[in-house]
Amino acid sequence: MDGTVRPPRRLDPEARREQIVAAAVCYFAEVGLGGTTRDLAQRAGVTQALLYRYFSSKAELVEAVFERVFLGRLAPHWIAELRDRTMPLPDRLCRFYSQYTAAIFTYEWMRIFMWAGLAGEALNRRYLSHVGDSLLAPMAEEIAAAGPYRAPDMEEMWALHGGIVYLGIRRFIYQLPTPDDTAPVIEQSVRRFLAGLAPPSPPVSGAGAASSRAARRAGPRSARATSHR
Amino acid sequence: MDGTVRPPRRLDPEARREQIVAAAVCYFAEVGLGGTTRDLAQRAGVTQALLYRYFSSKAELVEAVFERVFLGRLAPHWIAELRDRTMPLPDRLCRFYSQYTAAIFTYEWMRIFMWAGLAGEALNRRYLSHVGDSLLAPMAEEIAAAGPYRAPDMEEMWALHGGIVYLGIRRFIYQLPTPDDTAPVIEQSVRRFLAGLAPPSPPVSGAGAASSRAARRAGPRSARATSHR
DNA sequence: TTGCTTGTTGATCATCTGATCATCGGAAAC
DNA sequence: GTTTCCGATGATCAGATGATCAACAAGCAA
Repeated sequence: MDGTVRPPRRLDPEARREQIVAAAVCYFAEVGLGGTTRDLAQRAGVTQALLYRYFSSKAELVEAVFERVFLGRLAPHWIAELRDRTMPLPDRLCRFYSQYTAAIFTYEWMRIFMWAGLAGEALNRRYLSHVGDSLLAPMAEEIAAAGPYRAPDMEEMWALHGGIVYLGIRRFIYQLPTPDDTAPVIEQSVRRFLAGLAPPSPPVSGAGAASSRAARRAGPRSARATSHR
Repeated sequence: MDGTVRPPRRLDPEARREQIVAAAVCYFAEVGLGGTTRDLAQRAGVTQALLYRYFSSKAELVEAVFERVFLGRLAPHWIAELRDRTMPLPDRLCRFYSQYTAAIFTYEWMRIFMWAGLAGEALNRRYLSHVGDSLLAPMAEEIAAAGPYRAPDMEEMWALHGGIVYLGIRRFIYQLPTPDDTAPVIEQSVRRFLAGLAPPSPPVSGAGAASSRAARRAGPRSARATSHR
């Protein structure tokens, strides 16, 4: 009925701490950061009092959960690989999003990130600012530099990103059925996005640069942005 | 310091109930469904005991909040308008997403929907199934019927949808700066999506149907889908 | 004014929750 | 075997939380 086997008492402190953090990641991902220390302790197979031998407060335990889940998930070499122009641009973007989604499309990452976001944790804003500045902005530059595509603004990059991340939201937040293999869906999103940035099929001639679509778009990245509430 | 003016005691029951629900929508959107009845009562400018004259339990109050926030937000005539082929397809899709986002891009809708989703409410799954079946599927049919576009599968429709909804998530869940006017961003997303479905600029000739891109895509909508956890 | 109806309140209950502490007992050191 | 160390536990505390209830008082009718 329980699932978690009661381990031998008197464990090595490091192993015990590890056991608690692992259980906490799983538990808080499921019920949210408002989960109780008692339920968590039961899942971890320890007494509630023992939690306070390893963490001085619940907040500190949550902090350890954040570190475990979020720290080191983004590999720094992704940015370099994104800029490696010896590889075709579409392949670079596909490779990146393949790696990126492999890193964050987990029950624990997705849900704890969303719980934390709703709770107003600054962590989320820092993380997403980093995504925008260090990942999406370089991607936009590479797209503009690569070739028949027009330069996307940041909102367009966020639309690409959101379309992909939303798959994880459907799966792990709303727990809806999603394709087992996300790779083809994601690759298709990237390629469709690029195709949407390519100049349209010309009516007759096919020489000059993109010219006809000057009307739309209020200006590259001039739209004012404000915080809401 | 308070903001909410203490109303005259002995209010009309309907008005009082209305006052409580309105405060509850605002309060639960901010702190989540785990918020306390005492804090809510304080915000509503009533005593905690009074809540239980109008709602037999906290769960019933939450139910009233759900009804208030979600009921009747989706206008049924949107589907008909989506299928009205006297209007150009891109305009129809833009109009739809303009109406749709006007309805759901609010602090209360976005956040309560997300809190409920994380809490595992069946409401979210029902709602999103409806979105898929009654909105995205017809949209896909219209796209396929309309014109130079290839037929998108449902995952592609969810990618379009996610890219747009993610703007609301950034704004209301993560509270990040977003463009004040979402209309041009959304319209651009729709048009870029359609452009990405259009046949690529042909090398020389331009007559035949789409033929070259047969390789990709494992099959229209055959990819197996499973629930996760 | 008197009296009734009923919206409203402060007090209170049982339970839950984060946190503390004296005590217990397994394992290594001697 | 005995001692010592320290990981682990059960009991417990103070405050929070959902829910209840007797009592109060505003509005209305007679």
